Amino acid sequence: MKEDYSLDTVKKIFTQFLAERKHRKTPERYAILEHIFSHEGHFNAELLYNAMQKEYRVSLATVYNTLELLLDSRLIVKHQFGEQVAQYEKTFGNTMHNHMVCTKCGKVKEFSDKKIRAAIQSKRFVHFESTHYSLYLYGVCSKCKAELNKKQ
Amino acid sequence: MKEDYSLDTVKKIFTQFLAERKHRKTPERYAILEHIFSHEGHFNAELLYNAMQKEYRVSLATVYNTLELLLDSRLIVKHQFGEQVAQYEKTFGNTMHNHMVCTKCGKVKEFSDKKIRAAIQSKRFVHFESTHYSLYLYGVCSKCKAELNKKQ
DNA sequence: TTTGTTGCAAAACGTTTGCAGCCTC
DNA sequence: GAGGCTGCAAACGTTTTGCAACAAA
Repeated sequence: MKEDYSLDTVKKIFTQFLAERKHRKTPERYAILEHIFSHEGHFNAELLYNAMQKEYRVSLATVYNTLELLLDSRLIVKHQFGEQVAQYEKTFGNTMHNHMVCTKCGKVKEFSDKKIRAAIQSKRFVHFESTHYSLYLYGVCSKCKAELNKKQ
Repeated sequence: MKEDYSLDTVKKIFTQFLAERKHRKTPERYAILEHIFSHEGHFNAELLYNAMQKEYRVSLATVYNTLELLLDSRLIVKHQFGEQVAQYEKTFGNTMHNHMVCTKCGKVKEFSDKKIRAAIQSKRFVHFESTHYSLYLYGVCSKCKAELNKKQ
C-alpha cells in the first residue's frame, strides 16, 4: 500500500523518537530533517552542511550529530561505497532498493527486485533481529566496459 | 583447516595478474599475500601492518598499495560496516557469504543462504556487468537485545 | 534552574601522497 | 640502466571532541 510520506509524517516520527530518547527538540534538528526530506538523492555531511547555510545556519558538528539521530530513528541510512566519505539517503517513503556500484568509475545506480527482496526479508535468525539491509552489486557499467574494450 | 593448495593457487593468480598489468613481483607483495591467505577472518590495514612486522617488514604505504592490487585482482574484498576503518576479507576459497551487522555493538557475523544467493546471482542487467556483491543485514544481536530489554 | 545542545576550533583518525633511494625487469 | 616500487614522513579529508555559551525542558 502507498504510504503517506509527507514532511509532517516524518516530523511526527522524529518528534516521537526524540521524546522517547529524552532528546531535545531543537530548531537545528528540524531544519536538517526538513532539508533532507525535501531534497532527492544521496548526500554527504559536507554537501548537506553547505546547502543548509542558505536556509538555516547550523554547524558541521550539529549536522553530524543530527545525522546520527536520524540514523538511529531509521529515517535515513548510511552507505560507504568504498570511498572514505559516507553517503546518506532518506529511507522513509523510499521504496526499498539496492545499489549497483561500478568499480571503475565509482558511479552508483539504484535498482529493485522483488525476488531478491523477498528472499532477504523472509530470512529469520535465532540470535539476530534484522531491521533493514543493504545490497551492493559491484561490477562494470556499460560506459567503462566500452572504454576497457577500446584499450585492448 | 583449509586446503593446502589454496596458497599456491592464489599466488599463481596474483602472479598472472601482476604480469598482465605489467606490475612488478616484489617480495613485499608476496609476503602480504601469504600473510592474508594463511590467516582467517576480517582484518584492516593497520592490523595487517602490525602483524606483518614479525614476519616480513613492510611499510603501511606498501600495505595499502598491495591491498589495492589484491582488490583489483578480486582476491580480497573490502567492507565498510559504517565505521571509517575499511575491513578486508579474502575471497578465494571462501564460500560466498553475507554479513549481519549489529547496529548497537557493531559486531559482524557471517551467514549464507542459497535462496538469497540464487536470487542475486540470477539478476542480469543490460548496462551493467556484475562481478560480485555484498549484502549487509542490519539489526540487533541477541546480546544487545537482552540489554535493551533490561533497561526498560 | 538544570543540563542537553550548539558553534567553533582543534584534534584525531584512516588513508594518500611526495620524494629519495632501491631493486625488478 | 630505466623506471616502478619501497619506506618514511608529511599532508590530506572526514569525522570526532573539548569547551564555553546558549536554550529547551
